[in-house]
Amino acid sequence: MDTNDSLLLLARHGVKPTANRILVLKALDEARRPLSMTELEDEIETIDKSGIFRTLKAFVDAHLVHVIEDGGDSVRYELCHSHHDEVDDDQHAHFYCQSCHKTFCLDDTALPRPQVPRGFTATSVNYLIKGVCPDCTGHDASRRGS
Amino acid sequence: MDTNDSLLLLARHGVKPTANRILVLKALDEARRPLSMTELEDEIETIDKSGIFRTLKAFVDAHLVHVIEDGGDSVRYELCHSHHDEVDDDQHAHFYCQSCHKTFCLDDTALPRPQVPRGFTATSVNYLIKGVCPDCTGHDASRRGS
DNA sequence: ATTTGGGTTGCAACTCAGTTGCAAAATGCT
DNA sequence: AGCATTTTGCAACTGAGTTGCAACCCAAAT
Repeated sequence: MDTNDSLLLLARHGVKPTANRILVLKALDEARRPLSMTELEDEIETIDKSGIFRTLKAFVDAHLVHVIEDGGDSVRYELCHSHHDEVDDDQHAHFYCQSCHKTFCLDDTALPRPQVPRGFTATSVNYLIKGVCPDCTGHDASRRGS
Repeated sequence: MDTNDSLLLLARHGVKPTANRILVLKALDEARRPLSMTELEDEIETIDKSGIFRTLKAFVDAHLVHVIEDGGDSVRYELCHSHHDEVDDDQHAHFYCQSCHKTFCLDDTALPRPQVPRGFTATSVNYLIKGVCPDCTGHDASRRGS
């Protein structure tokens, strides 16, 4: 995503494009996996954590990023790939690697339709699988770029 | 669960029965839903939070309680109803009410078997449905014991 | 019954992510 | 340029979770 794409995306969601916001947006895009606030802080050393905090909040409000909860640590933020600008419709499963503590998007794993008992109303689903990712599993078992 | 049951359960899991532990165990049992550390603190005012913390840790180590992550707030602890004393095998879905912020166990909602891409190894699943519970939905719509 | 030792407890202090107030800087509008 | 609004960095605060430590409790040994 180049700067122009960023500007466009921000505009489409009604977020004023500032230097900080473009940086955060690019970081999220380039990571290609959900990042925690702390990970973003490490990634973008030039922005104070309060700035990252407020930027993420603005993004979430504008439906530009999703909040996902992987296990334990903290929540993570990922670029919303929804086609609608107002609704988050690309819910998908996530995989949390207990070894390297990264969180992956499993776009191919269909999200089971929530089945709740009578009386309950479901509005969203969180489907998180924990385990070990290929990189951490396979250092010698399966030969894939280390 | 009376005191005797508590003593037995603790013994079965190799946890020394102390006054605090029996209190925490009973609180968890009586709540019949997963409680957070803070909720337990409120519930059992006679125990310092460090005591509750350490008690919960002991319980988790002994596979006496599960740790579950509902949205946002904090992790919750629920009595493990596994039939084995060493393995946690009663994973089930949970429902988080966004109105009253309680978490319910959906014992009847079958947990979908995790399907992960090649290379990933799944060890556990977290299936959390968010929405509104009957008590918060139905105050006038559906007549069920208020 | 007293001593001894290991586990348990309460307190206070600490950590650390997340959050907020505020004044300075940047931005946009006229 | 002048003014209003927004954004930013800093520093301080918050609150859950965690830990060190000394006091305590209970069981086994004397």
